[in-house]
Amino acid sequence: MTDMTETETLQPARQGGESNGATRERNEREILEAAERVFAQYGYRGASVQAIAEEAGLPKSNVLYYMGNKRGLYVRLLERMMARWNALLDDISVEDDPADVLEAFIRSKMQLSRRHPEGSRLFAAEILGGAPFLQEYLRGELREWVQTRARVFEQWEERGLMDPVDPVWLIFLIWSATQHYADFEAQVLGITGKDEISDDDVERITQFLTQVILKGCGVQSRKD
Amino acid sequence: MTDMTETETLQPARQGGESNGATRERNEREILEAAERVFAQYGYRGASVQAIAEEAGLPKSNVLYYMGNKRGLYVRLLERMMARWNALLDDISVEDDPADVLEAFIRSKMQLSRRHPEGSRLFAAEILGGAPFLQEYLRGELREWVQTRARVFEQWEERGLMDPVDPVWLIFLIWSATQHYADFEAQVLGITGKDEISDDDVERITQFLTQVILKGCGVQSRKD
DNA sequence: CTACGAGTTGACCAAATGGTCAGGATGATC
DNA sequence: GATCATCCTGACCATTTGGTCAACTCGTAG
Repeated sequence: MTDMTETETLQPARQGGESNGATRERNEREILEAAERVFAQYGYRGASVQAIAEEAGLPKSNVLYYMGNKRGLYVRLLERMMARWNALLDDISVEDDPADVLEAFIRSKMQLSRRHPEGSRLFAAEILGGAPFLQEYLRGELREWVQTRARVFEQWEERGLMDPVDPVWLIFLIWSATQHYADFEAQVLGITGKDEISDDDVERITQFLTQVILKGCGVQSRKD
Repeated sequence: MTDMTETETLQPARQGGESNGATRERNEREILEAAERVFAQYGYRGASVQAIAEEAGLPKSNVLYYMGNKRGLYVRLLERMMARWNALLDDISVEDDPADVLEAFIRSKMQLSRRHPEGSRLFAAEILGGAPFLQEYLRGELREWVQTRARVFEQWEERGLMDPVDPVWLIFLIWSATQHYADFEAQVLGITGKDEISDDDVERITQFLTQVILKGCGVQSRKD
């Protein structure tokens, strides 16, 4: 009864061996998830390693054993979130259909916030605090990302496929609107009186945003 | 030379008398402003009384003398921000012109974020963290505010003055878009490469948002 | 001069902070 | 059975945290 197979199913964790690095992998995953929640809720300074450890169900020393220090853990989480974001929308081209691209953008951004609400809030908290760890990323990679898309939007404008609007502000509009439902979930729930945002809600919101933004920019589908 | 009139002009603050409560008023103002900055940047947990005191140029003891404790100071700031928000948009009626009302809403919300960026970020940080201090406000006052406006929007829809869109989500759209420029200022600056958002920028953004959102909702002005 | 209310502040406290470290546990390899 | 790499963790540390307090300064009112 008190053999190894039981400790196998009860989380605590095997020491030593376990052949490969399975223990490490599992524990790191557990810690990263816990940390994402805690950092998202309290911000970098407000989060404590102790709180993360408790959330992960491990001693503080163990968290530090795997992650080195608080700063490293935080940066690692930010990088993970940036990677998710980068994998979001492939390159687009002038030849693509504006309506399709914008809808896909809204939809995938919405799903990113939906699938990783804690990561989304973590990101938001970092930027709220002046982005001390993300300056480089914002002024580099992300800026490139935005500008290449903006150039395509401009060409669409020239070809009369959409109204002349500043494409960068359009991207911010989409960003903020989609981000809102993850970051300000507490506000949305409080005001609507719901106790969770359902998949149906997400779909309706996505369609609402798509409808309003496409129409608002006078986007003409190539198919028409 | 080392008489009183000098210490009068050098801020430190008069002790004793000063007749009325002018000292109190001035110091409280100073502390509130400093606290707003610090709380906005680090969140409730992450902000320290010491940091607030340094920002205000006072000893920690003095801050606590005026504000009692950290929690009270924080709540007071939230209440101040809520008051600003409540004073924002008067009651609206079905008889008003939808285009005027929406534009006024966007414009005044934008200016609120512009005039009080720290307060705006403070609010955002509070909600990001799950709104532990604001649950009541969100489920009460603010919910009422939103719902009375939503009802007017619905009546406009019935009268064919705008497209049938969920009015609550429309309000969130406007909220998020305007909030973004204060809360995510670091992101906006990083991506655009500017080093501040000018008054001209604000005006252009306001016009962009008005244009896109009004058109996107098919808002008909009564004047037409 | 005295008394008083308002303001100021360094010293102090228990608790929590991020982080280190030594010592131990465990299974795989030789 | 010895060695090794991995993992685990309680004890510990200097620093910072929010908050208290008593001693002080000062102008004014009696």
